[in-house]
Amino acid sequence: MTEPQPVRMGDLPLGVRPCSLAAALEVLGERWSLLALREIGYGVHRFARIAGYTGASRDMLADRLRKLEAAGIVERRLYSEHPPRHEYHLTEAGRELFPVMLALTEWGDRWAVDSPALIRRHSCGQPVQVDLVCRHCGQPVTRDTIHPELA
Amino acid sequence: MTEPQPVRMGDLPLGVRPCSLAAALEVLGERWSLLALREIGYGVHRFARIAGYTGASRDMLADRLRKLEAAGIVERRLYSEHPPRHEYHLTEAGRELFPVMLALTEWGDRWAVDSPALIRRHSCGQPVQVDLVCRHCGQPVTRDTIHPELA
DNA sequence: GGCAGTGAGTTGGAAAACACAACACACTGG
DNA sequence: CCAGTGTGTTGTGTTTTCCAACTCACTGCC
Repeated sequence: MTEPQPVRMGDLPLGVRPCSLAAALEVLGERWSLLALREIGYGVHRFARIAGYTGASRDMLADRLRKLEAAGIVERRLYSEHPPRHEYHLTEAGRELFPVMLALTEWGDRWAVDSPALIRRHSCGQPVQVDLVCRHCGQPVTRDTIHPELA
Repeated sequence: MTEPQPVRMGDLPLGVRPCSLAAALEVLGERWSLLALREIGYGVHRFARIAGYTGASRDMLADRLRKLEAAGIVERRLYSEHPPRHEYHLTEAGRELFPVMLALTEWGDRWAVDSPALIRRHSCGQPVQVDLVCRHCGQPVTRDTIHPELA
């Protein structure tokens, strides 16, 4: 039995890391994927409208939606046979992207645009600023308070 | 004076949305960018090692690091003149990507890999599971408790 | 029935991004 | 002098991406 040890990532031997971030980007990292998911999350379920709001071309969007469906992130619901027509909805995996989207959007608000076009107001009435806390102890989670271990 | 009104995003007219998520992806959405930032965040500051851990080819990595520097997300620090050699470090904008990385990694742990290769342990001793709470009221932030408003 | 309009893609060709190997260059150590 | 290292750049194909045009199966209207 080896006690799990904290690891300094930079000390590991070179080589592509087995990494959940890389795995996530494999599915989500292509252009348009996250924008399409943003729209579906906003309640825009039809192909042409998703294309319209994201700016993606039809072929790109069709490709991304196929991949997202194959990855279990969106599901297609048939709303017309002849011709077959689908609505796109988030699965649980898709809904759980909410923290990712929110984090990216908040970062973009702060660092990638002059002034945000949209404000997200929390039900408490204030504009949302998110804090990350540990589910177990309730204390803040920061770069300094988490320590990677090899599984 | 118009009172700001909650918006249903799907009701807005078609057209590419001015959106901080899209703006963030403009900078971060290219392949390798986030993986390079992951490495720099892990304390890997030299070109060849970043390439080795991410799997990016040298030319791609050189391109991404240039763009990330131009976007103010990483800074180069000269550690040798003749020949000029740089270390890559995160700026504040880069460090603030931590919630993004963490959210993506947690999502990947759960939905994109069979079993995570790495565990992140919080200083409380438990594996980290992050909750999102509102900085103002301390209550959870979820899809249902935030409401977009046009600025 | 005829004919325009719509929604959801598919196809084809130009343009851009990417991967890989080779090269350049300024060192360092033997 | 020669091999090796670190950090890129260049050159050459291959793969993606983009955009416009097309198809197909309807729906509405007159």
